[in-house]
Amino acid sequence: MATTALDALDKTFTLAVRLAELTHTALAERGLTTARAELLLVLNQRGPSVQRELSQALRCTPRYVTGLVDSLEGAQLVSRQPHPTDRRATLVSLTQAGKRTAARMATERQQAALDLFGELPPAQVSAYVATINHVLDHLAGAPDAAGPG
Amino acid sequence: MATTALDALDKTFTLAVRLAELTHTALAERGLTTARAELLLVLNQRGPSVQRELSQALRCTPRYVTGLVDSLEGAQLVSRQPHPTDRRATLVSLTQAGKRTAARMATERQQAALDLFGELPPAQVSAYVATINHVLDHLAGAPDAAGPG
DNA sequence: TATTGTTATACTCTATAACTATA
DNA sequence: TATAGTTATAGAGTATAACAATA
Repeated sequence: MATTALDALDKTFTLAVRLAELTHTALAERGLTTARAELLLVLNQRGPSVQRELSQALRCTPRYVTGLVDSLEGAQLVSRQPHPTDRRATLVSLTQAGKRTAARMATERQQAALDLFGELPPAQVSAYVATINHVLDHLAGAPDAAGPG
Repeated sequence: MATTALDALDKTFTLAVRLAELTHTALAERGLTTARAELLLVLNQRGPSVQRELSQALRCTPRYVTGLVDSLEGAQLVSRQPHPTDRRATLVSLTQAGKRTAARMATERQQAALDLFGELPPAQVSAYVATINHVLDHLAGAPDAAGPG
């Protein structure tokens, strides 16, 4: 039914905006932005990385990674070391504080997931994920299908 | 089950990012940004409006509305008229081209909704919307519940 | 000659503050 | 004195281009 499909798209946008606002403020409280937090998470997953790798993982320019690492280094969440074999490259790794921050973000994300979805019957959550997967498949297949919201 | 809740949150973020990217590029192709498109949609819903009203509707500063209206006026999608009774105020309304653009955006949004959700059984779409409503209710109740993603 | 990171520069989005005209 | 809009300015996020050191 047409009305329901439009409802679904509208609600999806509403939730997206709401989640973006909340993550933005939650991160801002500890001096982080989305890009900086993502860099921490990437380092947490991959371990020490060269800046070029980070720019590929975050899909941003190498120049921008320089700025992100500068600010995170200033906050003592990451540190730069010379690359052991390639003297052009810089190795970036989490400090102890950076590891704690990344771990805490992971914990809070888990807690938020439980707060938001934990009360629902597992079948409903599975159906929700299945619906999103369907939408994502559609978007992957026809990458220009989404109109403005 | 814990894993499923986290999956649901992750998928929600993935979809949000994907939809944001797509709307951004779709709007950029016709020289629009999210804020400019929203202004057109607000004018389409409310009819001619004073800039102060627009700044409240878009939750941005009056100064920023000036810039948005400047650019949309430059694109001949909106026009400014003197307010009939309050000579301090400016009335902003859609031009014919602006009306066409707003109408086309509405049509495309409807089409996108059908593309993305139209194939699914109505019951699944309803359950999806119900799930989002549950999450939105939770976010409204405990506005700091979402952790970083 | 190609690659890593950086300095220099610029553009977009958005905000605050000070100001003008009007109420 | 308060309100509507604008000029001036600023800051965050992100990009491109040119350049140095190294491969």
